[in-house]
Amino acid sequence: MAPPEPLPAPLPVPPLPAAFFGRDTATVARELLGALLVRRVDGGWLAARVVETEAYLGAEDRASHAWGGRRTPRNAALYLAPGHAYVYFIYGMHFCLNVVANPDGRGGAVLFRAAEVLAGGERVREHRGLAGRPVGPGALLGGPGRLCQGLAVDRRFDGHPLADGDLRLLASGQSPATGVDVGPRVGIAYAGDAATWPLRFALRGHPEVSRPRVR
DNA sequence: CCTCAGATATGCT
DNA sequence: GCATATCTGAGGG
Repeated sequence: MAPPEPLPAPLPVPPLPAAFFGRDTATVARELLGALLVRRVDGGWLAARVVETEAYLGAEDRASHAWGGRRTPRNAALYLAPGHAYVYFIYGMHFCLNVVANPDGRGGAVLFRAAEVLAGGERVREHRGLAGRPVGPGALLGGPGRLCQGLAVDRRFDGHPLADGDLRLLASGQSPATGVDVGPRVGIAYAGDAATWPLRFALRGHPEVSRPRVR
């Protein structure tokens, strides 16, 4: 595989400060729209802009892996300090990436559901098994499993701080997102009342947003 | 747009 | 032991 086209070094924007993540989970999820996820592979950096997130509130949220205060080997990272990654394996074949975000250790986290590639596109297509093929809107990093596969995120990042290392979350360097679509979360129909909570956030009308469409 | 099979780590009984 | 999961790709209309 060819090395990705490198980003300039040092990275052009700063990491998000730890205090950013120590706030209300839904607020963090909304404000993460536009942030940059960067991944170092073979000495170069892949970069993608976050366009869709979901908030999982923790103990009081039946859809959260921390519902009822659950602590298991799988979800241990949810109780690390805000700003750490929580990565888990799901449906027998996909990974999902979250960042711990809450003010009080209740296990709240934000799921990254979709992103838009900014750098290293060909390498990302290789990770997705789509090298040299045309990729339609939303088919590259549109979906939590696709996002992890494209950025080569797996269990090794579970419990990893996103302020440094080979997977980082950086400030957008742009003004906060204005047009935001809000809707119920995906894939949690079992969660009773919580299934209707408006905790899914996406940049309005963005083509990379995952299915089903928000709104 | 919609439905369904696929593959397996995980957590609960 | 067994049901289920913060999903995806393919196939049908």
